[in-house]
Amino acid sequence: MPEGSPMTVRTRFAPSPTGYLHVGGARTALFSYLHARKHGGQFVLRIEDTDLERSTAESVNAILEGMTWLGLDYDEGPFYQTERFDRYNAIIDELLEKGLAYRCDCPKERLDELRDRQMAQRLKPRYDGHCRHREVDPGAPHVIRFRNPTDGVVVVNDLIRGRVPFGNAELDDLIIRRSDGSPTYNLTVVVDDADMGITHVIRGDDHLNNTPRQINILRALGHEPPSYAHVPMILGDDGARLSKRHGAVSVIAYREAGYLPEALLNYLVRLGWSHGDQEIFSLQEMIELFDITEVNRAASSFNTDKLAWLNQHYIQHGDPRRIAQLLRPHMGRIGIDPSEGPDLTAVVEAQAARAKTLVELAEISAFCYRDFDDYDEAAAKKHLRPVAREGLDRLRAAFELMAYEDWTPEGLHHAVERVAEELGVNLGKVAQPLRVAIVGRAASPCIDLTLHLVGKDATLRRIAKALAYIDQRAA
RNA sequence: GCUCCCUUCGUCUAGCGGUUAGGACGCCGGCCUCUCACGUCGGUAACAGGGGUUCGAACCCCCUAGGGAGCGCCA
Repeated sequence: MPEGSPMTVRTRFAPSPTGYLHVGGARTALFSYLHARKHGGQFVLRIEDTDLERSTAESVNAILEGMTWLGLDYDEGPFYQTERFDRYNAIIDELLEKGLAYRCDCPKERLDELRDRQMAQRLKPRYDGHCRHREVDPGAPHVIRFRNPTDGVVVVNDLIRGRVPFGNAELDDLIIRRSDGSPTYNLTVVVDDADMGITHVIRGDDHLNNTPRQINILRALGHEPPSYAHVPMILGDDGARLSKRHGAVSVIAYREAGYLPEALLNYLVRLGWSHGDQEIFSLQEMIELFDITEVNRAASSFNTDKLAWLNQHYIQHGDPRRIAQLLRPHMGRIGIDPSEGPDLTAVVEAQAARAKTLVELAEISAFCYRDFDDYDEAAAKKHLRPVAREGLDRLRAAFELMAYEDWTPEGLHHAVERVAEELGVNLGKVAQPLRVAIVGRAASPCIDLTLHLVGKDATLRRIAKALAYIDQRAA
């Protein structure tokens, strides 16, 4: 096992592979990552796959893919708990030998009945210690339970919540080995965190109630507990619990929807944490400024609008060549091969301020690569009218005379301007009909850039189509 | 039901006994302008409720209400 000196900060992200990496898990991973990086420590990835029934290889892959996409690189792992069963079993046997754990053969029916009785008495359902002092046949089916202290108080000193005391009387003897011989979560997590030298356990606050049990097991094993930080959960847009039913929760789904990893990371770090009024954080700034003890205690709701705003910020301010690379697959998805048209980087530079996602960016840029099918109804009705005919006709004549090498934004700007002057109208009077003719809708980058990107041939072709449309409409 | 956690604009948050309760997203409006967008300027909007403590509470204490988690041979 990898070891770290006692002073080295070591954090871990320990998802169970029973689903995709969702935004809540991603934020927990981010916080763990940042805490380790900030302190020059290590970040470990551990797959908690002891639930043989529900763990899948697809989930493992989805989690790894999500981590990679977000750029949350880990120093060690992924470790798989299923590969460490011998270790867990040795520990359990040791606990058994020392009398810190015991065999229990209580049948399910007895447990169910016990539980019902306790609920009826308004008590917290818990194991009554029936087998605590019984001799159970090791050869017959049984589970192993941890012998939890019956009195006293366990204190969780949480970096986020502060001091949270639990009475041992509230805890029961939990199962640490199933009847099929496999170890359970509360045992494996403790053994692994100790073996892997984890100094800071950062996880969802749904684990807060488990922590006193884990501390008890840890102490029975002769270890001192690590520091804990229980981060609040993330709620959906509507304030309800985040689940598969509430929009795209998988991190990969955000990639597919056209979000940039830096935008999602930036959004996530600000969910429950802040640094004054700062909204934009590079990963480097996050590492420098993030402090786990400053994380909010309350749950927060995921707000897609704000994520979209950040995403647009990063599309607009990121390196256009990189954005173009990321945009490529989204163009492909709508059937466009960017090599058959203007340089994609130039298109990104022209369009970046207009898109909140790469999907949008692809959609509004399609006109640069292929002719559109139909005009936007409102735009055509407003701009492709007989009064626009002469302007378009003059533009066509002017464009036809232009050499390919003069087909530049500057040259085009002058050409359009001249036509407006000849007609004695504002630039908008000729530019808007032209825009609708070229793009199919009323919105695009400035007209000269638009024409430049579309190119001379397509421009002439589309103007001809617009003239025909106007004539047909007048007839 | 029991145990634990949480509660500032619609949302994310600042605040750490004395503030006109600040910023951001969204929304609304102005400006810029060939369109849309960007940008920019301005506006809307919050301390869950009730008791204390204090000269003075968003900040400290208690209660209530509301929300959440756990109570598994799931993690």
